[in-house]
Amino acid sequence: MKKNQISPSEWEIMRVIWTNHPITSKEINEMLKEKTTWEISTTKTLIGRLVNKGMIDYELKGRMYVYYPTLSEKECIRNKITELFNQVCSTENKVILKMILEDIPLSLTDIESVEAVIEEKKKTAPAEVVCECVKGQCHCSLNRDLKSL
Amino acid sequence: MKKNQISPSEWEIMRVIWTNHPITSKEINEMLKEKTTWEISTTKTLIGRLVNKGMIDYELKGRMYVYYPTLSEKECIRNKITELFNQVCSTENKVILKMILEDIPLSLTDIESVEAVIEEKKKTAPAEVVCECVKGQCHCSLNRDLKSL
DNA sequence: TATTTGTAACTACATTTGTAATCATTAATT
DNA sequence: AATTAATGATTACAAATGTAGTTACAAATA
Repeated sequence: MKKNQISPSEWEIMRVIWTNHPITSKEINEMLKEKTTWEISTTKTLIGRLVNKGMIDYELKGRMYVYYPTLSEKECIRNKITELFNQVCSTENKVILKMILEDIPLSLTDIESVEAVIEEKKKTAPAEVVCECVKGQCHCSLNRDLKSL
Repeated sequence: MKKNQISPSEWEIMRVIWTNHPITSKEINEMLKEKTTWEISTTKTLIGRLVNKGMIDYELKGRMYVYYPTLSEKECIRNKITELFNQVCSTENKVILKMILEDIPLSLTDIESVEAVIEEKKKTAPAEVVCECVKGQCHCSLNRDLKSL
């Protein structure tokens, strides 16, 4: 049933590791003091689970471990994005995207750099995005089914 | 510890309900046959949990219940989006957005409608998006901390 | 009326997650 | 060398999730 997912609490640890590796468990716990009330043992449990999941690794430095990530933050974010879009009919991609654009703050420079990517994407854009949903999980799958009769 | 979240399995049910409400548990299970191997009792458990969480409601139709959603798919997707972006430093918003643009299929028409939204967003875009991360969870929080010395 | 059947409610149980205490080992200190 | 301190490993336990069986009840039917 497992698919190497990072839980929300684990994600907090990951962020600290991505930003500060190599780093010890104590230091991780220290940094998170501002955001959580975790005991050091909690932090260690989370670290242990991340090691088990292969998300981080460690090496001995002096008498203690320093941890570092095995996957970049970008890769992990990419997984989250995929996951999100997999949960919605792909004909709705644009809806999600617009929602993001509405909700998420972006600076003018950000927007301009995004525009460049869009301009590029236009070049290879298909005329239509096809829905691949199972029948009954989106309206176009229902319509598709009707049409095929 | 609960915050009215929809689990992945529950989400499958939600999609069917959003698309086909009002709908009975049996019909839901039927539609999901194509995607899962769930027994009807599994479907019912999931439905029960969604009722408990207030995500769906039901009414008696004849001798059985028909279910309908209490929150729209859009609202729920919006929550997922918020959740995603909350897990990353807001100065990285553009990175995520670009990644989405790279990974997610969009038709030419989609892109054009997205462009319109972007154009609109430009008008009110701030010069800079500020990071609000806790120290140690992103690089700009580290820098910010140094500068404040 | 007794029986079968369809449906919701309740119960069950393994796994994952959140949270933490305790144990064991090794290094530092007295 | 004995004691103390630091750190990782092990164990613990409640809540959430995935998955499903059993029970209770109402409706249809024999």
